[in-house]
Amino acid sequence: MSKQAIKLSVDAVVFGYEEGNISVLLIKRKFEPFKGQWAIPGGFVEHDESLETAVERELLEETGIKINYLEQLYTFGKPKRDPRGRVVSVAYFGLVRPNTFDIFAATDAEQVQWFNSNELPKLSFDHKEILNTAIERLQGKITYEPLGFELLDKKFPFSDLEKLYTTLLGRDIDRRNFRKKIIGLNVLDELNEKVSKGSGRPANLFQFNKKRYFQLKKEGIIFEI
Amino acid sequence: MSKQAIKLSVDAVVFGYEEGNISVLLIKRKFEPFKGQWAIPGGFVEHDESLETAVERELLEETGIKINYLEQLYTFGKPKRDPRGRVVSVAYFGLVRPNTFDIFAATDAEQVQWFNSNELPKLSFDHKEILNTAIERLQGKITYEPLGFELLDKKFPFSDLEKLYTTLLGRDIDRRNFRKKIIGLNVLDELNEKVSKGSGRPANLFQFNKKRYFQLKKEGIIFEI
DNA sequence: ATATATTTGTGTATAAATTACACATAATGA
DNA sequence: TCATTATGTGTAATTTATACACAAATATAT
Repeated sequence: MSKQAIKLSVDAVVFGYEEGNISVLLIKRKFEPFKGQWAIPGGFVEHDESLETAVERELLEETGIKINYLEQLYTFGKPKRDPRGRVVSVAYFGLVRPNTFDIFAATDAEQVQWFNSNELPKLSFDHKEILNTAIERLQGKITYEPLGFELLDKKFPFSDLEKLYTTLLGRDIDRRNFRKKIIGLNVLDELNEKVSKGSGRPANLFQFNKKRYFQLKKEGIIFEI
Repeated sequence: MSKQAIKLSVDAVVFGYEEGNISVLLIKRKFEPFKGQWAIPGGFVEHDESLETAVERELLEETGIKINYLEQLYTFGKPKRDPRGRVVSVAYFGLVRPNTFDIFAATDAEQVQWFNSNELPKLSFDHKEILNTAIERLQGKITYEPLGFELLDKKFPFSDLEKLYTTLLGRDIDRRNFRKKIIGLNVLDELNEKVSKGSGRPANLFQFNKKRYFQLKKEGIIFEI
């Protein structure tokens, strides 16, 4: 064979959320190409592992993060996207809960850091395009799949959910109508626990009931905001 | 290198439509594995071609079809999906207009044929799964993207569109309300041409105005049925 | 040529969903 | 105890979706 084979990699755009900010997990590359530049975590797929396994392995190896939700995003395969040769990358997008924040750098990563999604550094390869695709997907999907809960703590006050949606959708929402709608979807359990952060009336905690959600979905009842 | 490299292929689920029937383009495999069995068209990606080019090339080579609409579907990468070794396949889904029906068999195809989507034969590899994914995507997307027009002739009577949606959505729709809605979307040009097929009042022809659609989309006006 | 069958084309009234909007409650802190 | 801050709740107005029937234009059969 005269030509080198096509290589297959996986990359993951990992979103976090805290205090009204969407953040993205990036690594600083330790090696060429793009040494010292920021990139989304990822790496080559090994011969006998599934794509999902590869993503999870790379994320763990490079950043120490435990992903909460993972879905395939898109496969990027332009011939010149990697200067090392032909590399096709299957991109994933993932969501993590806020207090999974015990990240560390390892293997090809010199540094790992959360970046506010509107203060992103220059990225390596075509990672900017991958990231944009992921943001679009997240914003699009949040209205018809209950992804938001994957970004919040298991138990959360309603205002957290509200703020999250305000952030993700990039526009104000009516507090009363939003609550009415979400409660009407019947996928939240209201707990008998209150939490109070700072001044103001303490808030009741809620919990997403995934089981009920899947039940309703099976019955053809759709989640939509 | 002791292990063989991962190979990359593309496959395409191509949908056609005629007379109230969704059809899928399949080839009968000429070689092992799965020799003599039906499969969706596809093949290995060459070193310097983009994924889209690879799909279009394979489709042309194997079936002679000219695709009208093509989008990436999903990448299938389970380690054991191909008995020849590790093959990861980027699947696409395509739509063709009815009178592009000059198909022929070539290269690895012994035969090419349109199958009614609810009378499909047993398929090779994990192609059943790929096909199901494509059908889901088509049905899901048809309501919020104007894909339907890609399956009709450029000029079509309104009833064609209506029948197409009835078929794709798998349920009856109210003729008057449907027409009201579609006309209200402002993406159809009504032509001064009539067509009459068989008995009944002749129908006016319509044409999808792609330019206007993109204009409206840019203005944030969404297509939804 | 006349009647019958077939398909296209159109409006209105009702129901359902979405939106707009304001004040009481429970806590903190000065 | 008074001011401040965040939570929690209902109703009316508007918009959108649904249900529904008959006239117009042609082909076909008698």
